[in-house]
Amino acid sequence: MARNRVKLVYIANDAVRKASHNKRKKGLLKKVNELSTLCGVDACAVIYSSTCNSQPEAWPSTATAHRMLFDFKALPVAEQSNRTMTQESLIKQRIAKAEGLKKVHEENRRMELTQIMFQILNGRVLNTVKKEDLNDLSRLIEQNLNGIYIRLQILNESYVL
Amino acid sequence: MARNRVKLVYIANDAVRKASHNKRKKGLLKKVNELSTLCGVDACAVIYSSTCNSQPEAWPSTATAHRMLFDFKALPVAEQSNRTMTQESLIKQRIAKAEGLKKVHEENRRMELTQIMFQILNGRVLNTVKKEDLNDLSRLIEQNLNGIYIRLQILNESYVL
DNA sequence: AGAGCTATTTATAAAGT
DNA sequence: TACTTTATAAATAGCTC
Repeated sequence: MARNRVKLVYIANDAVRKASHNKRKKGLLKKVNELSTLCGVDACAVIYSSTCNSQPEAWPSTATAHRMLFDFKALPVAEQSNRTMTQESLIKQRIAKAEGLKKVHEENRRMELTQIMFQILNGRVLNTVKKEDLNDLSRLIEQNLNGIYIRLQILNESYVL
Repeated sequence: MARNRVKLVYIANDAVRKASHNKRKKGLLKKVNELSTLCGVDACAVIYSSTCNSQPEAWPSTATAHRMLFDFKALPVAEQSNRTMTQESLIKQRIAKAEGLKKVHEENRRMELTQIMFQILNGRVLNTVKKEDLNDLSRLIEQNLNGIYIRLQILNESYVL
């Protein structure tokens, strides 16, 4: 934004890219804080540095992150939230049908599955994995994503057959 | 921003707050994508809904997640684990040290964590997820990789403090 | 409640220092 | 290379429907 319109592609020039990175990081964090404050919701953003170590460069605030963690821990157990979600799903679905829309239904399903996913990939992790392993584990999940995908495919196959 | 300058305080009016929430959420996600694309860094944002359940409302982009699959640059290895090692691990480590290599240790650790990861991502999935959801779930894991990662980071943070 | 529409504010690319 | 300035692009508050 400014002086020139900018194409949404990787900035090749190192100096320019870094400058843009700094400016935009600052702007983004400001936005996160604004949204959080104005609307009373928890929000955070993490940006990995292009240079240095790829530890998160920025948080909205430590306090927010911790609050998010607390909320997260306090999530109801699987059965409970699944039931709640299902009820909500049904309502949303009904609305969607009434309005002749498929969008809501799809979004709803995405949310459902997302919830399941996070129950698996966070809640379970918390109880299962030692703290020293979390960092490396997260990295590993990324690196082995293809493997995960394939295994899920295999599981799926086995069900089908 | 606009028409009137807005004070950075919680918006009391429900309708106004929700409208602002939607607009700003959209804007924020766009910014995350822009930063990510322009500067070639991994970035994500998580926003908790003010209404519904406290599941994250927003993600980084699918594109970001996909990029992480490819040009992901390795994180520096976290601090040395002070976890008590198995005897085999210790032996292997000693050998590695004697040879002046860290490779064996790292490989060993990677295998350990991989095993843990698959235990979580298979066993739990198998018991928890309905068969018809597996396909979509696996796709979702890809799409929301950043979300998973940030949460693991948050969990990690909490341990540190 | 949500979908457009400006008038404004805000963010920022490029240039200057 | 980093900070400051400034012209311009983008985001969005308050409307209207």
